[in-house]
Amino acid sequence: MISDCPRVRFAPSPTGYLHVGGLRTALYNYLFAKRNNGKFILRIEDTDRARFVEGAVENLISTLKWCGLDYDEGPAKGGEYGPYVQSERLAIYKEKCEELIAQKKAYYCFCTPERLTELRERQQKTTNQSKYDKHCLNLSKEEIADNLAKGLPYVVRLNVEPDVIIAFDDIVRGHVEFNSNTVDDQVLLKSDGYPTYHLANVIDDHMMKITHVIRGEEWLSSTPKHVLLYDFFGWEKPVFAHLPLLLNPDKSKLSKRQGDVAVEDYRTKGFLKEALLNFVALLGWNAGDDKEYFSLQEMVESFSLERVNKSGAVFNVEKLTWLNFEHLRNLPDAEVLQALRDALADSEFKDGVYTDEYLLHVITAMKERVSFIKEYIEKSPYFFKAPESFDADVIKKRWREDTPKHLAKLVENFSALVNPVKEDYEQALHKTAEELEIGNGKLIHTIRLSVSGMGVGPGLYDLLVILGKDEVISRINKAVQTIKIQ
RNA sequence: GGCGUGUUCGUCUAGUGGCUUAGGACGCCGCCCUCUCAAGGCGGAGAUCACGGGUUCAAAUCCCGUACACGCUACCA
Repeated sequence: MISDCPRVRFAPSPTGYLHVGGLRTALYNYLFAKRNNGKFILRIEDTDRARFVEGAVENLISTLKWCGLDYDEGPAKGGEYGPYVQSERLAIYKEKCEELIAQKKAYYCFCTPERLTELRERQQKTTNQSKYDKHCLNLSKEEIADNLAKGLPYVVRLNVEPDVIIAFDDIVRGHVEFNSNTVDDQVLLKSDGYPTYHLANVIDDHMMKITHVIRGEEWLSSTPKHVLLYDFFGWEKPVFAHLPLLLNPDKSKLSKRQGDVAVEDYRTKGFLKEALLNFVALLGWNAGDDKEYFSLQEMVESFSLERVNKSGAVFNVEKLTWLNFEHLRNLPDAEVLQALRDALADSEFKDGVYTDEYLLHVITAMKERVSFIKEYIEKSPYFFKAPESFDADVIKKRWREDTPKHLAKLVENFSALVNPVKEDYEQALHKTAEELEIGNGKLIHTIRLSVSGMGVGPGLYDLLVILGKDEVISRINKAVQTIKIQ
Protein backbone atom coordinates (compact mmCIF):
# COMPACT_ATOMS: atom_id res chain seq x y z
CA MET A 1 0.00 0.00 0.00
CA ILE A 2 1.33 3.36 -0.91
CA SER A 3 0.42 5.99 1.63
CA ASP A 4 -1.33 9.19 0.65
CA CYS A 5 1.88 11.10 0.53
CA PRO A 6 4.87 8.83 0.20
CA ARG A 7 8.13 10.36 1.27
CA VAL A 8 11.38 9.06 -0.17
CA ARG A 9 14.94 10.21 0.08
CA PHE A 10 18.19 10.12 -1.82
CA ALA A 11 20.91 9.98 0.80
CA PRO A 12 24.35 10.23 -0.74
CA SER A 13 27.58 10.52 1.08
CA PRO A 14 29.57 13.55 -0.09
CA THR A 15 32.71 11.86 -1.34
CA GLY A 16 33.38 14.18 -4.24
CA TYR A 17 31.10 13.53 -7.17
CA LEU A 18 27.77 11.99 -8.11
CA HIS A 19 28.21 8.38 -9.23
CA VAL A 20 25.99 7.25 -12.12
CA GLY A 21 24.70 4.49 -9.85
CA GLY A 22 23.78 7.19 -7.38
CA LEU A 23 22.10 9.09 -10.18
CA ARG A 24 19.91 6.10 -10.94
CA THR A 25 19.03 5.70 -7.26
CA ALA A 26 18.17 9.40 -7.11
CA LEU A 27 16.12 9.10 -10.31
CA TYR A 28 14.09 6.10 -9.12
CA ASN A 29 13.37 7.91 -5.86
CA TYR A 30 12.38 11.01 -7.78
CA LEU A 31 10.18 9.08 -10.22
CA PHE A 32 8.49 7.17 -7.44
CA ALA A 33 7.79 10.37 -5.52
CA LYS A 34 6.43 12.26 -8.52
CA ARG A 35 4.40 9.31 -9.76
CA ASN A 36 2.71 8.91 -6.40
CA ASN A 37 2.26 12.53 -5.45
CA GLY A 38 4.92 12.23 -2.81
CA LYS A 39 7.96 14.13 -1.64
CA PHE A 40 11.53 13.64 -2.77
CA ILE A 41 14.03 14.50 -0.08
CA LEU A 42 17.77 14.99 -0.27
CA ARG A 43 19.78 14.11 2.81
CA ILE A 44 23.51 14.34 3.15
CA GLU A 45 25.16 11.43 4.95
CA ASP A 46 28.42 12.97 6.04
CA THR A 47 29.13 10.96 9.17
CA ASP A 48 32.55 9.80 8.03
CA ARG A 49 34.93 12.61 8.80
CA ALA A 50 37.85 10.74 7.27
CA ARG A 51 36.20 10.82 3.88
CA PHE A 52 35.05 14.40 3.99
CA VAL A 53 35.71 16.20 0.72
CA GLU A 54 35.60 19.98 0.49
CA GLY A 55 32.87 21.24 -1.82
CA ALA A 56 31.38 17.80 -2.39
CA VAL A 57 27.94 18.75 -1.11
CA GLU A 58 27.73 21.80 -3.36
CA ASN A 59 28.88 19.68 -6.25
CA LEU A 60 26.26 17.04 -5.53
CA ILE A 61 23.51 19.61 -5.38
CA SER A 62 24.55 21.34 -8.57
CA THR A 63 24.84 18.05 -10.44
CA LEU A 64 21.39 17.00 -9.30
CA LYS A 65 20.15 20.37 -10.43
CA TRP A 66 21.80 20.00 -13.83
CA CYS A 67 19.99 16.69 -14.20
CA GLY A 68 16.69 18.34 -13.40
CA LEU A 69 16.01 16.24 -10.32
CA ASP A 70 14.64 18.90 -8.01
CA TYR A 71 14.13 17.87 -4.44
CA ASP A 72 11.29 19.05 -2.22
CA GLU A 73 13.23 19.15 1.03
CA GLY A 74 16.92 19.15 1.71
CA PRO A 75 20.02 21.21 2.30
CA ALA A 76 20.03 24.71 0.79
CA LYS A 77 16.27 24.43 0.58
CA GLY A 78 15.03 23.47 4.00
CA GLY A 79 11.84 21.73 5.00
CA GLU A 80 9.86 20.72 8.03
CA TYR A 81 12.10 17.88 9.09
CA GLY A 82 15.56 19.39 8.96
CA PRO A 83 18.39 19.71 9.33
CA TYR A 84 19.06 17.52 6.32
CA VAL A 85 22.77 17.17 6.89
CA GLN A 86 23.67 14.43 9.34
CA SER A 87 26.67 16.17 10.84
CA GLU A 88 24.19 18.76 12.10
CA ARG A 89 22.10 16.15 13.91
CA LEU A 90 24.69 14.69 16.25
CA ALA A 91 22.78 15.52 19.44
CA ILE A 92 19.77 13.61 18.18
CA TYR A 93 21.75 10.45 17.53
CA LYS A 94 23.40 10.61 20.93
CA GLU A 95 20.11 11.02 22.72
CA LYS A 96 18.44 8.18 20.83
CA CYS A 97 21.44 6.01 21.47
CA GLU A 98 21.13 6.55 25.19
CA GLU A 99 17.52 5.44 25.05
CA LEU A 100 18.69 2.21 23.53
CA ILE A 101 21.39 1.76 26.16
CA ALA A 102 18.88 2.29 28.95
CA GLN A 103 16.81 -0.56 27.52
CA LYS A 104 19.88 -2.78 27.06
CA LYS A 105 19.27 -2.78 23.32
CA ALA A 106 22.69 -1.27 22.93
CA TYR A 107 25.77 -1.10 25.10
CA TYR A 108 29.01 0.74 25.64
CA CYS A 109 32.13 -0.92 24.32
CA PHE A 110 35.60 0.14 25.41
CA CYS A 111 37.57 -2.41 23.43
CA THR A 112 40.68 -1.10 21.78
CA PRO A 113 41.22 -1.42 18.04
CA GLU A 114 44.09 -3.75 18.90
CA ARG A 115 41.86 -6.16 20.79
CA LEU A 116 39.32 -6.07 17.99
CA THR A 117 41.93 -6.87 15.39
CA GLU A 118 43.33 -9.66 17.51
CA LEU A 119 39.83 -11.04 18.05
CA ARG A 120 39.09 -11.02 14.39
CA GLU A 121 42.30 -12.82 13.54
CA ARG A 122 41.66 -15.46 16.15
CA GLN A 123 38.13 -16.00 14.91
CA GLN A 124 39.22 -16.32 11.35
CA LYS A 125 41.43 -19.26 12.33
CA THR A 126 38.92 -21.06 14.50
CA THR A 127 35.43 -20.31 13.23
CA ASN A 128 34.08 -19.21 9.92
CA GLN A 129 32.73 -15.95 11.18
CA SER A 130 34.07 -12.74 12.51
CA LYS A 131 31.77 -11.13 15.00
CA TYR A 132 32.26 -9.05 18.08
CA ASP A 133 32.26 -11.33 21.14
CA LYS A 134 30.04 -9.11 23.31
CA HIS A 135 32.93 -8.75 25.75
CA CYS A 136 31.79 -5.34 26.97
CA LEU A 137 28.16 -6.41 27.35
CA ASN A 138 29.20 -8.02 30.62
CA LEU A 139 30.71 -4.88 32.12
CA SER A 140 29.13 -3.88 35.40
CA LYS A 141 27.42 -0.54 35.93
CA GLU A 142 30.36 0.54 38.06
CA GLU A 143 32.97 -0.45 35.48
CA ILE A 144 31.12 1.46 32.79
CA ALA A 145 30.73 4.55 34.98
CA ASP A 146 34.37 4.30 35.92
CA ASN A 147 35.55 3.99 32.33
CA LEU A 148 33.33 6.87 31.26
CA ALA A 149 34.62 9.02 34.13
CA LYS A 150 38.18 8.26 33.12
CA GLY A 151 37.37 9.51 29.66
CA LEU A 152 38.18 6.22 27.99
CA PRO A 153 37.26 6.21 24.31
CA TYR A 154 34.14 4.14 23.62
CA VAL A 155 31.67 3.15 20.99
CA VAL A 156 28.07 2.07 21.37
CA ARG A 157 27.10 -1.29 19.93
CA LEU A 158 23.82 -2.83 18.89
CA ASN A 159 22.90 -5.73 21.17
CA VAL A 160 21.82 -8.47 18.78
CA GLU A 161 20.11 -11.44 20.41
CA PRO A 162 21.04 -14.88 19.10
CA ASP A 163 18.76 -17.37 17.35
CA VAL A 164 16.20 -14.94 16.04
CA ILE A 165 14.89 -14.85 12.49
CA ILE A 166 14.86 -11.33 11.13
CA ALA A 167 12.62 -10.99 8.12
CA PHE A 168 11.36 -8.23 5.91
CA ASP A 169 9.65 -7.82 2.58
CA ASP A 170 11.40 -6.02 -0.20
CA ILE A 171 9.48 -4.69 -3.18
CA VAL A 172 12.05 -5.90 -5.66
CA ARG A 173 13.45 -8.96 -3.84
CA GLY A 174 10.38 -10.31 -2.14
CA HIS A 175 10.61 -11.92 1.29
CA VAL A 176 14.14 -11.93 2.75
CA GLU A 177 15.24 -13.63 5.96
CA PHE A 178 18.38 -13.56 8.07
CA ASN A 179 19.34 -15.49 11.18
CA SER A 180 20.45 -13.07 13.87
CA ASN A 181 23.46 -15.30 14.54
CA THR A 182 24.96 -13.93 11.36
CA VAL A 183 24.37 -10.33 12.38
CA ASP A 184 27.21 -8.57 14.15
CA ASP A 185 26.86 -6.25 17.17
CA GLN A 186 27.24 -3.31 14.86
CA VAL A 187 28.84 -0.13 16.10
CA LEU A 188 26.10 2.50 16.28
CA LEU A 189 28.00 5.44 17.67
CA LYS A 190 31.67 5.86 16.85
CA SER A 191 34.30 6.98 19.32
CA ASP A 192 34.41 10.40 17.69
CA GLY A 193 30.77 10.90 18.62
CA TYR A 194 29.50 10.47 15.08
CA PRO A 195 26.90 7.82 14.30
CA THR A 196 27.47 5.08 11.77
CA TYR A 197 25.28 4.89 8.71
CA HIS A 198 23.10 2.23 10.31
CA LEU A 199 22.04 4.33 13.27
CA ALA A 200 21.75 7.67 11.53
CA ASN A 201 19.84 6.29 8.59
CA VAL A 202 17.19 4.63 10.75
CA ILE A 203 16.71 7.61 13.04
CA ASP A 204 16.57 10.08 10.18
CA ASP A 205 14.26 7.99 8.04
CA HIS A 206 11.88 7.72 10.98
CA MET A 207 12.07 11.36 12.00
CA MET A 208 11.79 12.55 8.42
CA LYS A 209 8.77 10.28 8.00
CA ILE A 210 10.30 8.35 5.12
CA THR A 211 7.82 5.77 3.87
CA HIS A 212 9.92 3.97 1.25
CA VAL A 213 13.63 3.26 1.39
CA ILE A 214 14.83 2.90 -2.19
CA ARG A 215 18.57 2.25 -2.27
CA GLY A 216 21.29 0.08 -3.83
CA GLU A 217 21.60 -3.66 -3.32
CA GLU A 218 24.80 -3.22 -1.34
CA TRP A 219 22.54 -2.36 1.59
CA LEU A 220 20.53 -5.54 1.53
CA SER A 221 22.91 -7.37 3.85
CA SER A 222 22.77 -4.71 6.51
CA THR A 223 19.02 -4.26 6.40
CA PRO A 224 18.50 -6.74 9.29
CA LYS A 225 20.44 -4.35 11.52
CA HIS A 226 18.09 -1.59 10.49
CA VAL A 227 15.04 -3.77 11.02
CA LEU A 228 16.27 -4.57 14.53
CA LEU A 229 16.74 -0.89 15.22
CA TYR A 230 13.20 -0.03 14.11
CA ASP A 231 11.89 -2.76 16.37
CA PHE A 232 14.02 -1.67 19.32
CA PHE A 233 12.79 1.88 18.99
CA GLY A 234 9.26 0.67 18.51
CA TRP A 235 8.97 2.45 15.19
CA GLU A 236 7.07 1.46 12.11
CA LYS A 237 9.37 0.22 9.38
CA PRO A 238 9.44 1.83 5.94
CA VAL A 239 8.95 -0.26 2.82
CA PHE A 240 12.28 -1.42 1.40
CA ALA A 241 13.25 -1.61 -2.25
CA HIS A 242 16.81 -2.67 -3.01
CA LEU A 243 17.94 -1.80 -6.50
CA PRO A 244 20.22 -4.01 -8.61
CA LEU A 245 23.79 -2.87 -9.05
CA LEU A 246 25.30 -1.14 -12.06
CA LEU A 247 28.15 -3.19 -13.51
CA ASN A 248 31.39 -2.84 -15.46
CA PRO A 249 31.62 -4.73 -18.76
CA ASP A 250 33.28 -7.57 -16.81
CA LYS A 251 30.26 -7.66 -14.46
CA SER A 252 32.04 -6.33 -11.41
CA LYS A 253 30.51 -3.40 -9.56
CA LEU A 254 30.82 -0.27 -11.69
CA SER A 255 34.09 1.35 -10.80
CA LYS A 256 36.35 4.16 -11.78
CA ARG A 257 39.11 1.88 -13.01
CA GLN A 258 37.06 0.64 -15.92
CA GLY A 259 35.64 3.88 -17.24
CA ASP A 260 33.77 6.95 -16.23
CA VAL A 261 31.53 6.74 -13.21
CA ALA A 262 30.85 10.37 -12.41
CA VAL A 263 27.84 12.13 -13.87
CA GLU A 264 30.16 15.08 -14.46
CA ASP A 265 32.36 12.91 -16.69
CA TYR A 266 29.44 12.18 -18.97
CA ARG A 267 28.34 15.77 -18.91
CA THR A 268 31.82 16.86 -19.95
CA LYS A 269 31.81 14.32 -22.76
CA GLY A 270 28.72 15.99 -24.15
CA PHE A 271 25.99 13.65 -23.05
CA LEU A 272 22.64 15.35 -22.51
CA LYS A 273 20.89 15.04 -19.20
CA GLU A 274 17.83 13.75 -21.02
CA ALA A 275 19.82 10.88 -22.51
CA LEU A 276 21.68 10.05 -19.34
CA LEU A 277 18.49 9.95 -17.29
CA ASN A 278 16.67 7.92 -19.92
CA PHE A 279 19.54 5.46 -20.22
CA VAL A 280 20.12 5.01 -16.53
CA ALA A 281 16.38 4.49 -15.95
CA LEU A 282 16.41 1.57 -18.38
CA LEU A 283 19.19 -0.12 -16.45
CA GLY A 284 16.93 -2.17 -14.24
CA TRP A 285 13.51 -0.94 -15.19
CA ASN A 286 11.16 -1.02 -18.18
CA ALA A 287 7.61 0.13 -18.67
CA GLY A 288 6.37 -3.29 -19.70
CA ASP A 289 6.16 -2.44 -23.39
CA ASP A 290 8.69 -1.77 -26.14
CA LYS A 291 9.11 1.89 -25.37
CA GLU A 292 12.75 2.87 -24.88
CA TYR A 293 12.76 6.59 -25.54
CA PHE A 294 11.47 8.56 -22.57
CA SER A 295 11.38 12.13 -21.42
CA LEU A 296 11.60 12.68 -17.68
CA GLN A 297 7.88 13.41 -17.62
CA GLU A 298 7.07 10.22 -19.51
CA MET A 299 9.15 8.24 -17.04
CA VAL A 300 7.26 9.81 -14.17
CA GLU A 301 4.02 8.72 -15.80
CA SER A 302 4.96 5.08 -16.22
CA PHE A 303 7.35 4.33 -13.37
CA SER A 304 6.69 1.69 -10.77
CA LEU A 305 8.97 -0.15 -8.35
CA GLU A 306 7.19 -3.40 -9.14
CA ARG A 307 8.77 -3.32 -12.58
CA VAL A 308 12.31 -2.97 -11.31
CA ASN A 309 14.60 -5.93 -12.10
CA LYS A 310 16.54 -8.02 -9.66
CA SER A 311 19.78 -8.54 -11.55
CA GLY A 312 22.69 -6.19 -12.12
CA ALA A 313 23.05 -4.32 -15.41
CA VAL A 314 26.16 -3.55 -17.43
CA PHE A 315 26.58 0.13 -18.22
CA ASN A 316 26.73 0.08 -22.01
CA VAL A 317 28.01 3.35 -23.43
CA GLU A 318 27.00 2.51 -27.01
CA LYS A 319 23.34 2.45 -26.13
CA LEU A 320 23.76 5.64 -24.16
CA THR A 321 25.29 7.23 -27.28
CA TRP A 322 22.31 6.14 -29.34
CA LEU A 323 19.91 7.67 -26.82
CA ASN A 324 21.99 10.83 -26.88
CA PHE A 325 21.54 10.96 -30.64
CA GLU A 326 17.79 10.49 -30.27
CA HIS A 327 17.44 13.13 -27.56
CA LEU A 328 19.70 15.56 -29.39
CA ARG A 329 17.49 15.30 -32.48
CA ASN A 330 14.47 16.17 -30.40
CA LEU A 331 16.01 19.10 -28.65
CA PRO A 332 14.47 22.42 -29.76
CA ASP A 333 16.69 24.18 -32.34
CA ALA A 334 17.03 27.19 -30.07
CA GLU A 335 18.66 25.03 -27.42
CA VAL A 336 20.94 23.34 -29.90
CA LEU A 337 21.90 26.76 -31.22
CA GLN A 338 22.94 27.95 -27.80
CA ALA A 339 24.88 24.78 -27.11
CA LEU A 340 26.58 25.04 -30.48
CA ARG A 341 27.59 28.62 -29.75
CA ASP A 342 29.08 27.48 -26.46
CA ALA A 343 30.96 24.70 -28.21
CA LEU A 344 32.18 27.08 -30.89
CA ALA A 345 33.45 29.52 -28.25
CA ASP A 346 35.48 26.69 -26.88
CA SER A 347 36.91 25.59 -30.24
CA GLU A 348 39.45 26.70 -32.82
CA PHE A 349 36.62 28.70 -34.39
CA LYS A 350 36.08 30.92 -31.36
CA ASP A 351 36.95 34.01 -33.38
CA GLY A 352 34.55 33.24 -36.19
CA VAL A 353 31.39 35.29 -36.61
CA TYR A 354 28.23 33.38 -37.50
CA THR A 355 24.66 34.58 -37.53
CA ASP A 356 21.90 32.63 -35.80
CA GLU A 357 20.31 32.10 -39.16
CA TYR A 358 23.48 30.58 -40.55
CA LEU A 359 23.99 28.28 -37.57
CA LEU A 360 20.36 27.20 -37.69
CA HIS A 361 20.88 26.11 -41.28
CA VAL A 362 23.94 24.16 -40.26
CA ILE A 363 21.93 22.49 -37.49
CA THR A 364 19.18 21.48 -39.90
CA ALA A 365 21.69 20.04 -42.33
CA MET A 366 23.66 18.08 -39.75
CA LYS A 367 20.98 17.08 -37.28
CA GLU A 368 20.63 13.47 -38.29
CA ARG A 369 24.37 12.99 -38.61
CA VAL A 370 25.50 13.91 -35.10
CA SER A 371 25.20 12.26 -31.72
CA PHE A 372 26.87 15.08 -29.84
CA ILE A 373 26.88 18.85 -30.07
CA LYS A 374 30.62 18.88 -30.55
CA GLU A 375 30.20 16.74 -33.66
CA TYR A 376 28.63 19.69 -35.43
CA ILE A 377 32.13 21.07 -35.37
CA GLU A 378 34.16 17.88 -35.71
CA LYS A 379 32.13 16.40 -38.53
CA SER A 380 31.56 19.59 -40.48
CA PRO A 381 34.36 22.08 -39.77
CA TYR A 382 33.89 23.39 -43.31
CA PHE A 383 30.83 25.32 -42.17
CA PHE A 384 33.08 27.41 -40.01
CA LYS A 385 36.18 27.74 -42.15
CA ALA A 386 37.22 26.96 -45.72
CA PRO A 387 39.04 23.63 -45.97
CA GLU A 388 42.83 23.86 -45.97
CA SER A 389 43.41 20.31 -46.97
CA PHE A 390 41.50 17.75 -48.98
CA ASP A 391 40.89 14.11 -48.15
CA ALA A 392 43.51 12.13 -50.04
CA ASP A 393 41.35 9.04 -50.44
CA VAL A 394 38.56 11.08 -51.96
CA ILE A 395 40.99 12.80 -54.34
CA LYS A 396 42.21 9.43 -55.44
CA LYS A 397 38.72 8.18 -55.99
CA ARG A 398 37.08 11.21 -57.60
CA TRP A 399 39.65 13.67 -58.93
CA ARG A 400 40.63 13.21 -62.55
CA GLU A 401 42.82 15.10 -64.97
CA ASP A 402 39.88 16.85 -66.58
CA THR A 403 38.23 17.75 -63.28
CA PRO A 404 39.66 21.31 -63.18
CA LYS A 405 38.23 21.93 -66.64
CA HIS A 406 34.82 20.66 -65.55
CA LEU A 407 34.82 22.73 -62.42
CA ALA A 408 35.85 25.84 -64.34
CA LYS A 409 32.79 25.43 -66.51
CA LEU A 410 30.67 24.91 -63.44
CA VAL A 411 32.03 28.05 -61.77
CA GLU A 412 31.15 29.92 -64.92
CA ASN A 413 27.53 28.74 -64.74
CA PHE A 414 27.30 29.31 -61.01
CA SER A 415 28.58 32.84 -61.40
CA ALA A 416 25.61 33.68 -63.54
CA LEU A 417 23.16 32.78 -60.79
CA VAL A 418 21.45 35.52 -58.79
CA ASN A 419 20.55 34.73 -55.17
CA PRO A 420 20.44 31.04 -55.98
CA VAL A 421 18.29 28.60 -54.04
CA LYS A 422 18.72 24.84 -53.97
CA GLU A 423 16.95 24.23 -57.26
CA ASP A 424 19.05 26.88 -59.04
CA TYR A 425 22.26 25.13 -58.09
CA GLU A 426 20.79 21.83 -59.14
CA GLN A 427 19.73 23.15 -62.54
CA ALA A 428 23.03 24.86 -63.10
CA LEU A 429 24.85 21.67 -62.28
CA HIS A 430 22.68 19.59 -64.58
CA LYS A 431 23.15 22.11 -67.34
CA THR A 432 26.90 22.04 -66.90
CA ALA A 433 27.00 18.25 -66.96
CA GLU A 434 25.02 18.27 -70.17
CA GLU A 435 27.28 20.80 -71.78
CA LEU A 436 30.31 18.76 -70.81
CA GLU A 437 28.57 15.53 -71.70
CA ILE A 438 29.40 13.92 -68.39
CA GLY A 439 27.35 12.43 -65.55
CA ASN A 440 26.14 14.64 -62.70
CA GLY A 441 28.11 12.52 -60.28
CA LYS A 442 31.41 13.64 -61.74
CA LEU A 443 30.58 17.17 -60.73
CA ILE A 444 28.79 16.46 -57.50
CA HIS A 445 31.59 14.59 -55.82
CA THR A 446 34.32 16.92 -56.89
CA ILE A 447 32.44 20.01 -55.77
CA ARG A 448 31.74 18.41 -52.44
CA LEU A 449 35.41 17.71 -52.04
CA SER A 450 36.29 21.23 -53.15
CA VAL A 451 33.98 23.06 -50.78
CA SER A 452 34.26 20.76 -47.78
CA GLY A 453 37.55 18.94 -48.13
CA MET A 454 35.65 15.75 -47.38
CA GLY A 455 33.75 13.02 -49.15
CA VAL A 456 30.83 12.86 -46.73
CA GLY A 457 28.21 15.28 -45.50
CA PRO A 458 24.73 16.70 -46.09
CA GLY A 459 23.12 16.85 -49.51
CA LEU A 460 25.31 18.84 -51.88
CA TYR A 461 22.75 21.48 -52.78
CA ASP A 462 22.00 22.13 -49.12
CA LEU A 463 25.69 22.51 -48.58
CA LEU A 464 25.99 25.04 -51.39
CA VAL A 465 23.03 27.12 -50.27
CA ILE A 466 24.33 27.31 -46.73
CA LEU A 467 27.83 28.33 -47.79
CA GLY A 468 26.58 30.87 -50.32
CA LYS A 469 27.53 31.48 -53.92
CA ASP A 470 30.62 33.61 -53.41
CA GLU A 471 32.09 31.27 -50.86
CA VAL A 472 31.35 28.24 -53.03
CA ILE A 473 33.05 29.75 -56.04
CA SER A 474 36.04 30.88 -54.08
CA ARG A 475 36.42 27.45 -52.49
CA ILE A 476 36.16 25.67 -55.80
CA ASN A 477 38.80 27.92 -57.32
CA LYS A 478 41.09 27.40 -54.41
CA ALA A 479 40.61 23.64 -54.52
CA VAL A 480 41.39 23.49 -58.19
CA GLN A 481 44.65 25.29 -57.56
CA THR A 482 45.59 23.34 -54.47
CA ILE A 483 44.73 19.89 -55.68
CA LYS A 484 46.37 20.54 -59.06
CA ILE A 485 49.73 21.31 -57.58
CA GLN A 486 49.73 18.19 -55.45
C1' G B 1 35.27 -18.97 4.59
C1' G B 2 30.15 -17.25 6.38
C1' C B 3 25.63 -14.79 5.08
C1' G B 4 22.65 -12.67 1.26
C1' U B 5 21.20 -11.83 -3.76
C1' G B 6 21.27 -12.99 -8.71
C1' U B 7 21.76 -16.05 -13.58
C1' U B 8 16.93 -15.18 -20.99
C1' C B 9 20.97 -13.11 -27.77
C1' G B 10 27.80 -9.50 -27.04
C1' U B 11 24.84 -5.59 -24.03
C1' C B 12 19.89 -3.61 -22.01
C1' U B 13 15.54 -6.32 -21.68
C1' A B 14 10.02 -8.79 -22.72
C1' G B 15 8.27 -13.07 -20.69
C1' U B 16 4.44 -14.43 -13.84
C1' G B 17 2.66 -22.68 -16.52
C1' G B 18 -0.05 -23.59 -22.70
C1' C B 19 -0.56 -17.43 -27.23
C1' U B 20 6.92 -18.80 -27.79
C1' U B 21 9.73 -22.37 -33.99
C1' A B 22 11.69 -17.35 -26.92
C1' G B 23 9.64 -10.96 -28.68
C1' G B 24 11.93 -5.85 -28.76
C1' A B 25 16.14 -2.31 -28.42
C1' C B 26 21.54 -1.05 -28.96
C1' G B 27 25.60 -2.82 -31.64
C1' C B 28 26.99 -5.87 -36.06
C1' C B 29 26.02 -7.56 -41.36
C1' G B 30 23.18 -7.21 -46.06
C1' C B 31 19.55 -4.99 -49.36
C1' C B 32 16.46 -0.73 -50.82
C1' C B 33 16.49 4.61 -51.17
C1' U B 34 20.48 7.84 -53.00
C1' C B 35 25.28 12.75 -55.33
C1' U B 36 28.39 10.95 -50.45
C1' C B 37 27.57 10.12 -45.30
C1' A B 38 23.59 9.84 -42.33
C1' A B 39 18.35 9.28 -41.51
C1' G B 40 14.39 6.06 -43.07
C1' G B 41 12.44 1.22 -44.94
C1' C B 42 13.22 -4.06 -45.38
C1' G B 43 15.92 -8.38 -44.06
C1' G B 44 19.92 -11.37 -41.52
C1' A B 45 23.30 -13.43 -38.03
C1' G B 46 23.01 -13.75 -32.73
C1' A B 47 19.83 -17.12 -26.53
C1' U B 48 20.60 -25.62 -26.10
C1' C B 49 16.28 -19.43 -21.30
C1' A B 50 23.74 -21.29 -16.28
C1' C B 51 23.68 -26.72 -15.33
C1' G B 52 21.25 -31.19 -13.18
C1' G B 53 17.06 -33.33 -11.14
C1' G B 54 11.90 -33.14 -9.95
C1' U B 55 6.32 -31.44 -10.05
C1' U B 56 2.77 -31.21 -14.35
C1' C B 57 -0.85 -33.60 -19.90
C1' A B 58 2.42 -29.05 -20.54
C1' A B 59 8.15 -25.17 -17.48
C1' A B 60 12.28 -19.80 -19.43
C1' U B 61 8.10 -19.57 -16.04
C1' C B 62 6.84 -23.82 -9.84
C1' C B 63 10.25 -26.93 -6.27
C1' C B 64 15.16 -28.96 -4.90
C1' G B 65 20.36 -29.33 -5.69
C1' U B 66 24.95 -27.78 -8.13
C1' A B 67 27.96 -24.18 -10.53
C1' C B 68 29.27 -19.41 -11.40
C1' A B 69 28.89 -14.15 -10.59
C1' C B 70 28.10 -10.17 -7.52
C1' G B 71 27.20 -7.75 -2.72
C1' C B 72 27.99 -7.59 2.57
C1' U B 73 31.24 -9.50 6.19
C1' A B 74 34.91 -1.80 9.19
C1' C B 75 34.56 2.94 14.89
C1' C B 76 33.01 3.53 5.16
C1' A B 77 28.76 4.77 3.27
